Amino acid sequence: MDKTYSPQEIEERWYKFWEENGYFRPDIRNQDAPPYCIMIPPPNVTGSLHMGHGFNNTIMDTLTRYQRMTGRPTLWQPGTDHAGIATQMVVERRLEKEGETRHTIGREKFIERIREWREESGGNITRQLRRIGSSLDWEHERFTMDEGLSRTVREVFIRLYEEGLIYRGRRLVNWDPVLHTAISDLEVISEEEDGHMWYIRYPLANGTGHLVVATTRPETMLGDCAVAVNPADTRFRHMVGELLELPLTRRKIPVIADEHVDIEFGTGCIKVTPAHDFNDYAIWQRHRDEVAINDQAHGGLINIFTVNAAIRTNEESEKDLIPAAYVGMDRYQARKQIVADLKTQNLLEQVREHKLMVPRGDRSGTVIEPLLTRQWYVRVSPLAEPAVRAVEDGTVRFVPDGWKNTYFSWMRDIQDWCISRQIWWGHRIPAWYDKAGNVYVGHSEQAIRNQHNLADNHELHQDEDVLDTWFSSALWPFSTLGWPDNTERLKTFYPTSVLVTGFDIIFFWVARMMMMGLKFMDGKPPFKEIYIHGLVRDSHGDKMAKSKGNVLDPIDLIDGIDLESLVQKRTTGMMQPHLAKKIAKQTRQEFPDGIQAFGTDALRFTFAAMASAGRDIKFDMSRIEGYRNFCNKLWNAARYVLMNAEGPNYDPDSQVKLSTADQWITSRLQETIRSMTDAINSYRFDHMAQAVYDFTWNEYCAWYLELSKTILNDDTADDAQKHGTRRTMITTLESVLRLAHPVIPYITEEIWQTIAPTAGINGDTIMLQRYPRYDESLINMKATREIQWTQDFILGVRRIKSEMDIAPGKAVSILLANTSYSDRVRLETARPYIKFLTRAENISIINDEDDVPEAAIALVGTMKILIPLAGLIDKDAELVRLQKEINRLEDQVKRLDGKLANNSFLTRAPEVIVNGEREKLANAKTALENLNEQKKRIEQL
RNA sequence: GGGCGCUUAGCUCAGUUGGGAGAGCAUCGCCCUUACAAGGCGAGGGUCGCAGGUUCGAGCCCUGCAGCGCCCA
Repeated sequence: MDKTYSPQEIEERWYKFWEENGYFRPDIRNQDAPPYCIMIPPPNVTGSLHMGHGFNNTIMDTLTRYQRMTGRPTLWQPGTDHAGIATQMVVERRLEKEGETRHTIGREKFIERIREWREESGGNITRQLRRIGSSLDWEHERFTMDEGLSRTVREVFIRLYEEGLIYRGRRLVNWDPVLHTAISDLEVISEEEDGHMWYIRYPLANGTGHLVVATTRPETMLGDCAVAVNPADTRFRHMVGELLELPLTRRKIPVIADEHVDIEFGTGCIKVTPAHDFNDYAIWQRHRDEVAINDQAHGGLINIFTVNAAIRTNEESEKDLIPAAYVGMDRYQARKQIVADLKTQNLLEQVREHKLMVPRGDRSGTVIEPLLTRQWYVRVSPLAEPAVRAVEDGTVRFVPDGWKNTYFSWMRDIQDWCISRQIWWGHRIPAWYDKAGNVYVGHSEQAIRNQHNLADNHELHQDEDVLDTWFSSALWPFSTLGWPDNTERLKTFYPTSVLVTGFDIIFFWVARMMMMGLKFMDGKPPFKEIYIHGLVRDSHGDKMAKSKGNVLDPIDLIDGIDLESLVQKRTTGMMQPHLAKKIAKQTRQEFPDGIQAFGTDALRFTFAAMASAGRDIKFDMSRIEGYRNFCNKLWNAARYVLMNAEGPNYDPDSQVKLSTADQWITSRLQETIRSMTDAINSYRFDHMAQAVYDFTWNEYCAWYLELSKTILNDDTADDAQKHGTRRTMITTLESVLRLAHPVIPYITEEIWQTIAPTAGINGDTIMLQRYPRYDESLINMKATREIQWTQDFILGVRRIKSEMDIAPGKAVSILLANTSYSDRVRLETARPYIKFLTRAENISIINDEDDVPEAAIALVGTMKILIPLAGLIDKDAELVRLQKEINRLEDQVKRLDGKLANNSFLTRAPEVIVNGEREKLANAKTALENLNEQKKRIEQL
């Protein structure tokens, strides 16, 4: 093995090996073990891997590798999502550079261009998933636009339509005026922004005065159908039923009474624009039967915008419903003009600065307009009900449990889901229309003709729209397994075991998969557990964003990147190029030497270690550095083991004699196995990482391997002892590799391949070895206590040496006083270890301390370790050291004394606790006595 | 406005059914000791956000308050 661990030399080699040998394929030979399955949340087919993916996939791979090693038939299903709007936007941007638009080249050509783009960039994300070690079953990779999945989408659409759960309706939707499509509530991000509140006078038609309405969107007044006041509002109650003259138009609109009007807000009078505001639409629905509303154009539901959110032209029958002066103006231009005109006519009472919630499309960033359109909807409440019940009754479990409340609160007041999108990239809605306005839903035009006996000359045209991407994603847990065919994979792996995802996706995806799974899989949910993890943020807790210049690319952490390339990467392709300078500066400051190549395993270990139950995962470079060091530690431990275990001296079948250290580390290994298994079964990857880190570094390397040197270098030790040490050293390491493999697959495979033959294990890969199992018979408390005693002894000596400024390598003599029988017994087994690790010349038991005039002291229980320092002792230093310890003990004695003097403690606390405290007190008192004695002695020097 | 979460060492975080707080990183000494300087040995550092309550005993349970954050309206 090389002296230094270099991840880049091993990783790609092993991944190839695994994939080529089909190790990712589920092994269904073991019929007794329950199958295990995770569905990847399909990333955007043309996207690239970000830290969130890295984190999420590390967790899934860890689970998958672990379960596979327990012998269960294990499937981690890979695939990608067509990401309708996002992908279409990218391709449209590329077309733009060629001076084209999707409309100039037409639908067919455009789809072709998208497919080309997918060919070009589509392998990117899956390549990156491979880089981070994901053991996905690539042979069955799926894509939401594959024919198989498209068939599932159509099938589901048709069945829901036939059941009346999909319908077409005309209502207000969130309209994106840039992308020209409806989007769902979830794709609208409302944030507070600075704006204005305009106070506008609406004169009474009878000339007796006016009402003032306050609005943040004055341009919408062109579509007003009423002004509403609260019926309880004494200021305006008498005006209900009066007519107002709608400024800038020649229309008259009524004052109506509606209880939902907030008396306190604004002026207490609100303009009602039902075709452009969700709340107003609701008001209109309550009043549309009133004559004064009904008499208005379009029954009061007056649309004023085009799909670009510009003021539309009038239809012939409408005459001048929309004032000609504004026709064709963009919404903001119209706003400016209207405000100016109102001012001119002295109808603008005032303008105030106002903070308001502005809805923006999450893709386009433009302000969303509520717009009246005809769309396809899923009737959600009949689907939501079983989805809620499955979580309530525990069929499906959230981890951590608290997230179910988020799920419930959303599911219980869920709106019908608008599933049609006015874009071209996606599953085309399987609905056809004829000239008579009939709607036919079916698999294809031909199928519909057959089914409905339509003649070939009966003209049909397919709906132009496509389905929301989440519609097909919702079917992912069963579409990927072959539904509607009843395949082996479907039977074996549905319902899947767990969904692993971030909390931001509960509404988008979890809820929808639940509804569709329960609906189409005979009431069986898509997964049994839902593990919700936090979101990866930068070291300050800020969201990683291109515009902030704080994005880390997981691949850069693996391969490393020089500063210039990093700066380049962070400052190109920016939406706001003016930020480039600042970001470049910030990057140079934060990464003066670029980023080192830490390797995949270090990155994965970091993700695992950070996967605590919190919401934010702050990614700090110092963490990954620390875990890279851990990998290096493991690497070097393996080198040491190989150096000592190989060669003619070692024979796995030879007679062995196990030392206390051997028994101890084996016992500790069992406890580690148990901690790790418990941790992963409860989704505590942080605990899992902690357990393997602590065992490997602080017990196996720091103590066991050091202790092993005693025996391996001891000429008087017999072969059986040496064999015992070698075997334990190797088997423990081999177990650690298997324990850690799910988290750090590459380094463990690399070392395992070298070490397995030495350990007498046959196997092609660590991936398919059994995960270590806890063996209670190997727990050895006696050995544990003995080693604990040995460690305390050695630590005591080291402390004296360090604090007395004695070079660690300098030989010392050790005297032991006040020894008990068990101290003397333990010393006999521990003596070689202690001599070796403390560089002790000799260790002798004395009966009379008075013969040791100048010595430093350490305590192991009641036993005193004395190190004579004739002429070397720094009297003051030793006194300071003693006093510190005395103070600490005095505090402890005081506290325990008080506690044990408390009668209610003695009577009410459990006996074990009371006895424990008594013992502590006794120990502290003895120690205190010893130290005080020593202090006196030193003072007399 | 409604709901949820967080507050523990300089930083990032653990802390099991309540029995006087831990880790990693950082800091400070001393060591290139034959697996590892990406290392070894040792040390310092916390009124567990604040105020009450329950309890023999509270970082942990209850109430209130403050600060920060997220979601929904």
